[in-house]
Amino acid sequence: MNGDSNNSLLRVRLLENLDSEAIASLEKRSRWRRYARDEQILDRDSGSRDVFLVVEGSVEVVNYSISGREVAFGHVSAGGYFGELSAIDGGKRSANIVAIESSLVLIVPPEVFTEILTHNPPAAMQVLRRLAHIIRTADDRIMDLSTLKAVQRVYIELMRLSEEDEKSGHCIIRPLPTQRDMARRASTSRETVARVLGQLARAEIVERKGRTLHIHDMERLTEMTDAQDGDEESLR
Amino acid sequence: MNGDSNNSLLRVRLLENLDSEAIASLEKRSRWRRYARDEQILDRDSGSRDVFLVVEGSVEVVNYSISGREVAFGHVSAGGYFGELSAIDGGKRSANIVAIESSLVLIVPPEVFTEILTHNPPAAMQVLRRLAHIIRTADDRIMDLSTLKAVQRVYIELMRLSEEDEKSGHCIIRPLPTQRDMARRASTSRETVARVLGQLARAEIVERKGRTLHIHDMERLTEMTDAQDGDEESLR
DNA sequence: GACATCCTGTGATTCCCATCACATGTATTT
DNA sequence: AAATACATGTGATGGGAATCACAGGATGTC
Repeated sequence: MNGDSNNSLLRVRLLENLDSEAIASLEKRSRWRRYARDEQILDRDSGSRDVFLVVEGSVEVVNYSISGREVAFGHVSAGGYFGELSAIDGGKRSANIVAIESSLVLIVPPEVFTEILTHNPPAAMQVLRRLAHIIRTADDRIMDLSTLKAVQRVYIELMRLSEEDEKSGHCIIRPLPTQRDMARRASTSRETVARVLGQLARAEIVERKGRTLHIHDMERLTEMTDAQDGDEESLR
Repeated sequence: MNGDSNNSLLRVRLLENLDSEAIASLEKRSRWRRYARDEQILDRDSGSRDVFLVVEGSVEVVNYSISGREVAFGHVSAGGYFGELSAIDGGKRSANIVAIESSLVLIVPPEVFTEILTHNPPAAMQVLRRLAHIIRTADDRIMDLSTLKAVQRVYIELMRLSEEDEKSGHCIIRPLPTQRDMARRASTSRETVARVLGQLARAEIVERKGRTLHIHDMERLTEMTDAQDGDEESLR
């Protein structure tokens, strides 16, 4: 497992500034583990403080309310890592982590992680930048939740998911997540997502073809997102 | 301004692990500035990257939606700092900062800040802990916004503001912020805050005496916060 | 290829709470 | 002390969207 995994560890962003010697030492003091699809990796409020480097696969960050409602916080794919918060401040885990496909992770003990941070300023800066990015995203989301209607949050989610298609040059979402997943991110109900999608399709702003959604009129979508409440967008 | 300010710089958490020599050098490369009450210190989306150390006074972090609605993100008082995000990742400012009282700040250029981080692992760890804390708070807030009703968010805000009174040993909020301020934090309307406060007072859970609010039945408040929707709390 | 499971579209209904609208109160200012 | 500017309490109203309820589609699995 060693030679090869060491190689793939190079691709983990946390370690991009470490020499292979440091990486080898890190690996020796950590342990490998594979998680199956849908397997829970971390429980909210649990006390462990390890940092998880995702070498293969990808995981989802989710939380549940007392009433059972799910809220999606993001996902981490190969090359990323999670679990830093507890390693940094010693607090409990702030979210649940679930593997969304079979995933291989390197579990790094907190002491090893903080040692890396204190001995490698570039690595520390890397983590700082990552946390800064998380904060910016979270703040934006708080703004959206505080000032936008559910429908507009779905628009935003669509824009967030969209990307340029290489060949056609048009905006698409592929693969289109399930409505349930989008609802989790936009903090609304699955039904609302369905209705929005239907409405946008009828207005020919988007078009669904199998598991990909084509966004024909991105501009219109943007307008509708920052439209004031009173704005009577004739969608019919 | 020097001898004394240097002294008060010691109280800024970012610098708690620096020797006085390093602090003196930092101060030399930074500049002091005083802001009046209600003066805007930073504009969202502006391009500066300085870090602001609050030595005296306190500031508020706030954002506005396109529709003009205000959302409060927190405040920073003497000993704290703000503006790190842009210094760390080079991005634009993520929020507006307003002095809520006359405040004295040391404005540290981004290069000086990052130099501190890279040369002083403890300082870097300090910032990491701070960012981790911000993320936890933000995530909690996203959960609240996604899963709770406006009324419950006001309860939470009250609990967040409350503290033990030294003498009586009871929970109080002093000084009680204006309803408008609480609404900004709970992301609801001022009227809703007023109604909640009235309702809680009638149920004798809280009592208002001038600018302090006494919370008589904190336990009840907690219950009501995680009560499922269907829960018919007889409040009359 | 049949069954179970999950996803999707759409109505009907209910209810939360933002908004509008005033009537007082309380501070600050001059 | 008058005046102006905010802060607070409460009713009435309307709209948004969560929830409930099904009827197909899709997919996967044995």
